[in-house]
Amino acid sequence: MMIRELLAQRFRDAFAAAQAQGALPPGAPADEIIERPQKPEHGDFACTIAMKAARTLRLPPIKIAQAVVPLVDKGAEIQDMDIVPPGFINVRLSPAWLQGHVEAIRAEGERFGHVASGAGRRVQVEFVSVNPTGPIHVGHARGAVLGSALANIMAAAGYDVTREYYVNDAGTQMQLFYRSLYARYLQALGRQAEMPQDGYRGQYVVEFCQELAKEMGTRLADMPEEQGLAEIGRIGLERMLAAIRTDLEAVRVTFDVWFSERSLFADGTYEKSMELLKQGGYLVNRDGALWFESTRLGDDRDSVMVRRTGAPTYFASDAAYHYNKLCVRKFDRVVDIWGADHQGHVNRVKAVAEALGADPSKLTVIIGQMVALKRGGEAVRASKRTGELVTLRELVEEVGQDACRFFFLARSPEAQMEFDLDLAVKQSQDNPVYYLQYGHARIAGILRNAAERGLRHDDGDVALLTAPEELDLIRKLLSLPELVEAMAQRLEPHHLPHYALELATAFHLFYDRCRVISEDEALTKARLKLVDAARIGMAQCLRLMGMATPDRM
RNA sequence: GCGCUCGUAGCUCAACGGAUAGAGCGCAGCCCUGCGAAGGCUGAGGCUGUGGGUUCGAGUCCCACCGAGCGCACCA
Repeated sequence: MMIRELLAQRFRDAFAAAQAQGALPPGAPADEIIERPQKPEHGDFACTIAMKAARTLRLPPIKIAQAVVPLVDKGAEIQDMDIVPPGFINVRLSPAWLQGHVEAIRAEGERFGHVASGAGRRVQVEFVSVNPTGPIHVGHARGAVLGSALANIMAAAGYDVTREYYVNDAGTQMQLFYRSLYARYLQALGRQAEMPQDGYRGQYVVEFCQELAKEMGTRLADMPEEQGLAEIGRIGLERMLAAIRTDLEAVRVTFDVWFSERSLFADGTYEKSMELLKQGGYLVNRDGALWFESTRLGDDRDSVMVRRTGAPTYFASDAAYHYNKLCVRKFDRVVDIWGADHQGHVNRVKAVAEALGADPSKLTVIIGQMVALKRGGEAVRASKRTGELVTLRELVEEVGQDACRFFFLARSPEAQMEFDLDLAVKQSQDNPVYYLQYGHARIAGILRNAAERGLRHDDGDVALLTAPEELDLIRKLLSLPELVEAMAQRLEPHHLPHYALELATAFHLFYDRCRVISEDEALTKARLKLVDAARIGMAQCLRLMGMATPDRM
C-alpha cells in the first residue's frame, strides 16, 4: 500500500474510533482527505478530514482534529502531527522510515515508480492517426508525444497498454491523394495531366512521383487508368506510412498496432455495427442519405453515415472502429487523443458508442489544443494543402528530440501553446531539458568516480542520512509512485516534467550541500546509496518521458 | 449566432475546492586551488481578464461580460 493510502486509512480509523467513543457525532468522512502541502514547513502530508467533516458534524474543524489526532496510529511511518487553523492536520514522516526507502528504491531498480493501480486492466491509447496523405507535421507532434508518454505512464501504473495508430486508408481523402499522385506521376513522365480539384499540392508529392517515375518508368502509366491508379495508391500508401513511422521514431514514438480502416469493411465489423444501429432504431433515411440520430443521445446535430452516393462517411467507419475497440476487443479503457479541430466529434463518437451498446464512460477523448508555431516574432503557418508545411522531421532536427518531447509534455493538453522555434534553439544551453539531463549525468559522474576509486557502498548505513537536503531528496524520490498513479488515473502526463525538475533541484541542492565522496568512509557509503537511488528516480522520469538518460554531456 | 477549450510574473507554463499562488527563461547581485558552475544562493517582478454568486475556504465550481484558439460538411 502506498503511504498516502496508508495515512488515509489511519485517519479514517481514528475518525471512526472517535465516533465510537462518543467524542465525535456520527457522519461519514470525505473520500479525499490526504493531500500534499505546497510548503515544506507544512509537513509531508496534510489531512483535511476535520475541515471536510465540519459541516456534516456541525463542529468546528479544530475540535474534530483534536478528537482525531490522539487516536491516530502513528506506526513506524509518522514522526509527528500538528493541528493548524483552520483545521489542517500536518503530518511529518519519520526519518528512519524515509531512510529505509533508499534501500527500497535500490531494490526496485528500474521498476521503481511502477504501481499496481491498473493491474489486470487493458487500456488502448490511440493517437496521431494522421491520414497517410503526407508527412507528419508539427501540428501532430503534440498529440504524438502526449500519447506516447501517457502510454508509458499507464504501463508503469500496471495497465496492459496497446499503443495504436488508426490508419485512414479507406476514405475519400485517400482517393484524392491517389489521384494527386497519379497526376504528378504522369507529369513527371512529361505527360499532360491535371491535378484534381483540391488535390495535394505539396512539394513532397512532386518529389515522390519523380522518384517513382525513375523507378517504374512508364509502367504504371501504361496500365489502364483504374489499375494504374490503384497500383500507385498502394505504393504511395505503403511509402507514406513508412515515412510516417520513421518520422515518429525520431521523437521516440512507436506503436503496437497499426489498425487499418479498410479492415473494418473487409472483416464485417462495419456491417455488424451498422446492423446494430439499425436494430436500435438510430438510423433514418433523409434525402437519400442514411443519418445517425445522435441528437437522441445528447449531441447537437445528427450525422450522415452513408452518403447519397452510397459511400460511407468517415464517421461511419469511426463508429465501427469504436465498436471494435469497446465491444470486440473489449478494452477496459479507451483513450483517444485528437486535435482541437476534432472537438465537435467527441459527443458524436460517445453517442454512437452508447448506441452500439458500449459503456461510454470507458471512452475518454483527450483534446490537444493547437500549437502556434513561431519563428522569432513571426507566426509560421503549417498546412498540408497549401504545400507550406513544417514537418515534424524539421522540428526535431532544429530543436532535438529531447527538447521537443519535454516542451510538448510540460503543457496540459487543453492549454493552447506557443512554440517559438528560435527561442527553443537559442535556449538550448540553458533550458530545462539540460537541467534534467545534467542532473542525471552528474549523478553518473559521481558513481563513476566512486567506482574508479574502488569504493563499494553495498554495506552503507542509510541511517547516517540525516541532513535536511538528504531527507528532502528522499522525500522527493518517494513521491514518484504516487505521481505515476495520479497521472494514470487522471490521464495527465504533464505533471511529470514538473516533477522531474523538482527532483533535479532536490538533487542539485543535495550535491551542493553534501559532499558525497569524502574521508568519512561510512558517510560516503551511505551517500553513495542515496546517489544511486537518485539515479534510479531520475532515469525513470526521463524514460517515462521518452527522453535520453546521458551518463556524460 | 451556437458549441468546446483557454485567459495566472516581462516571456513560456504549473498549482486533487485548501494554508503567504509556484517553476524555468529573462533581469540585478553573490558563490569554484574538494565528487561535473549545463550547478547553488539572494533580490526585483502578481488585484490569477472584468463583475457578480456558491462556502469555513475560489486561480480552481456556477452565472454574465470582455479577449484568444478551434469547431458548427453527404471532408477527415
